[in-house]
Amino acid sequence: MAREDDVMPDIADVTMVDVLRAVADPIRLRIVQTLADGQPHGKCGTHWDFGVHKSTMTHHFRTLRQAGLTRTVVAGRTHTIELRRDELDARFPGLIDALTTTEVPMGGTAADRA
Amino acid sequence: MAREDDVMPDIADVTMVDVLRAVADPIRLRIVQTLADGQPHGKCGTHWDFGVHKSTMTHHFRTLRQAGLTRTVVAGRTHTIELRRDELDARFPGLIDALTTTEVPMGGTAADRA
DNA sequence: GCAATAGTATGATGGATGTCCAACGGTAGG
DNA sequence: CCTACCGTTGGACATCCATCATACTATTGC
Repeated sequence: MAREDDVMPDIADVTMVDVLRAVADPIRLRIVQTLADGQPHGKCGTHWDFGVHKSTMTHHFRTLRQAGLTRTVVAGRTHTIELRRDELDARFPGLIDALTTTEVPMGGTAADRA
Repeated sequence: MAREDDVMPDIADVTMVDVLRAVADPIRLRIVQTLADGQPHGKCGTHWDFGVHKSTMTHHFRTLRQAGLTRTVVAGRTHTIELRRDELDARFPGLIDALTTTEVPMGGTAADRA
């Protein structure tokens, strides 16, 4: 039976602000960048070591799913999460690419280069 | 004399999360999308009619500037704002393009198409 | 100088948000 | 069945944030 947790919005109802608010968080952006490999990833605490509480991760996963970014697949005791890549690319062309392109480090602050 | 207000961060110190947090707001996203025409726009209340208070617009403009997205040029009594396009494109390739690509309307909600 | 205009500064406020903690609910294995 | 594991739920809490209203500064023009 489909639990309340597994529902996700239709991609057409997702606005750009919804997506941006979802990824405007260090942890959630990292999750999306990791999910960009196309593979499903578990929600297990071993995979995502951000130093936050277990329930905090649940909160972030729910935020991503409600924003239309991810899909959750329940397989017994373990849950896997994956990016809704095709739908997102069709709705917001180039956005996921831009978000998951690894940011240029540039080493240090501007003061260091002055 | 350079007022405190005119300072903006070095582009290298701007993180992706900074940018995303800045545009994760309906009004500020609209501002960025409008600024994407490359032209400088005034901060005057006539140009931006979002139905919010004058000081609220000041808050949004400051947020965008502090996030490294915009540059403010003071010309006497009027201030003009413009997108730091080249720097942003170099630091976050494709991001501004993706943000300013007009979102597909798709008319109505998912329920309407069912 | 004085009034009008453009924009900022400051303070208050209600709502959203990230975090933790404790308790709960399925699932797998003995 | 009972325990361990994976993940969620609900509450509590502190912080951030968007907004407004008022007061203030700076510039232009009479």
